[in-house]
This record gives sequence, C-alpha cells and structure tokens, in this order.
Amino acid sequence: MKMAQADDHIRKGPWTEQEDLQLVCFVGLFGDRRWDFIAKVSGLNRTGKSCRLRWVNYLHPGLKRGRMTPQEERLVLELHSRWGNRWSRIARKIPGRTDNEIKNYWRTHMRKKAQEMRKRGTAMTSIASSSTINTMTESPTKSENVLGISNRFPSNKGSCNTTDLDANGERDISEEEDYSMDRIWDEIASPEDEVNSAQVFNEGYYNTKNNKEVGCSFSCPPMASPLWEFSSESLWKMDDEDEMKTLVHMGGTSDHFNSTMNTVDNHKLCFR
DNA sequence: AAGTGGCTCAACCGCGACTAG
DNA sequence: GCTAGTCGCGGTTGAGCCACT
Repeated sequence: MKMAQADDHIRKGPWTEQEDLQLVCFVGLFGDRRWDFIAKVSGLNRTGKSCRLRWVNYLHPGLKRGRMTPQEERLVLELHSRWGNRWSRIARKIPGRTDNEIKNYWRTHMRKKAQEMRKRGTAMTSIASSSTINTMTESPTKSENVLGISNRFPSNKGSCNTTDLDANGERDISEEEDYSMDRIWDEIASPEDEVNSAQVFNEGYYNTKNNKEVGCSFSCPPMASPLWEFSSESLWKMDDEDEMKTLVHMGGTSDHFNSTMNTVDNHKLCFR
C-alpha cells in the first residue's frame, strides 16, 4: 500500500488561519467526505487525514468550546462505563464535543482522580486491585495492549467478545462494573449536580424516530449549522477535478459558498 | 522574577475497516 | 477474491499556558 504520496511538501504541525479558511472553503464545496481529494485540490499540502482531523476537531460548525459542564462530565463517565474507550461513539452522544476532546478530558481528569484516590489510598484499595482502576484512569500503553493487560474494554478493533454485547452490539454493564462505577461516581460527583445523566442520555437531545432535536438539559448550541447541513450531501457528489475547476473558475460565488464563508467567519470569532 | 510541574489541547501515528476497480 | 486507496478510530505526543514555589 502506498502511504503518503511522495510526501515532499506535506505540511505538518499547527494549522494557520489561512489554511483553516481554505479548508472550510473546500469542505463547503465538496463536503466532508472526500478528504484525500480535498487535500489535493485545495493546495493545502496536507494529508487527507490531517484535513479531516482539523475539520472534525476544530472547524466543524457544531462544536462547543471550553470546559466540560458537570452534566457532560457525568455523561462521559456514564457512557465510558458502558462502552469503554470508544470515544467516537461516546462523542456522538454528547453534542458539540469531539472524540478527541473527550479522550483528552478522560485522560487528564481521570488520571488526576486516580492520583487523589491513591493518595487517600483507602476506600478504593479493593477496586484498585482489580483492573478497573487502571482502565478507568489511564490508557494502556502500547506494550500493555500487546500483552493484553489493563484493557477491560476491548475496542471494536480488538478481540471483543461479542457475547458481552447486547442486541445493538452494545456492551452490557456487569454488576462489577456497576459497583466500580458507583464508587467512582461517589468520588467524582459534586453534590449540586443532581441531574440524572442516564436520563439525559436516554431521553435526551434527539428524538431518534424523527431525528429531531427535542431538548437539551444543559445549554448547548444547535448542532446543525447551515454549513453542516448542506455540506455533507449536496455538493460533494460533484465529479472531482473537472467540476472543481469549473467552480473555482466561477469564483465560488454560489449562495452555498457565500453562506459557508459567513459561517466560517462567525465561527472564527468564537474560537479561542 | 525565574524555575518548575501540571494541565490542556491540537495534531500525528498506526492500524483496521471499508470500498471501488 | 485481490489489491490499492481512503476513511475513521484510538492511542500518543509535545507545545504552550498557567499556577505554584
């Protein structure tokens, strides 16, 4: 398999504002699917992967910025207890948060929590002796993965025992997990946030039958933005270079394009 | 004020899954 | 069925910021 094509000029590292604008522009034109194509035609000298990552984690219009709310934190804990380190899956249940963000949050906060627990070194001893704390607090290293230790929740890539999954392919919560989660909850939950996150999760943001947003127990922006709505389907069906050239020569003056760029500007103001 | 350690977050890497030819 | 290209995911890294000493 040919990996990075003659990566002579492939840029790496932080994205510039100019690059961001360029990327958003091309995603507006071609949608958020054909990353390799976008990477090529945009002239960004980035890999498709890099473009996708930048879009998903930073430029996507529906993203929330800033610290996790207590409700979100609880939701992360709840969902992690169900699904383990399946961050993208968890992220899908938390509007405006990316898998990367949740992953980062989990690492830092859970590690911190574990350190505190270790310091106190009392109540959690019995749990720590099981593998639970390891998984709850730190991702296994590569070598640990290879050795098959410290991973209570095999990822969907790994040798996941399907008998542990429910009808939806979701993992059931065993009694042991419930127990450990209760303990963790007690450690983490602050008294003021009494919101039942499980309820939020179950009844929460979307009515899945008609796919509409029906409510949100904590303040979050609407997920869909004009850019997001049109970008994924309508435009990216265009036929590669030829149509792109046509569009570029048109000066990119379609309504969609203009609204895209407005969206970009608005978001730019929100970032950082 | 300078040094240090911890935290946050953007970005990269490797791998498996998926898809088209 | 095979192969190459592409995408998506999870794990990891490192730069920058900030609080503390």
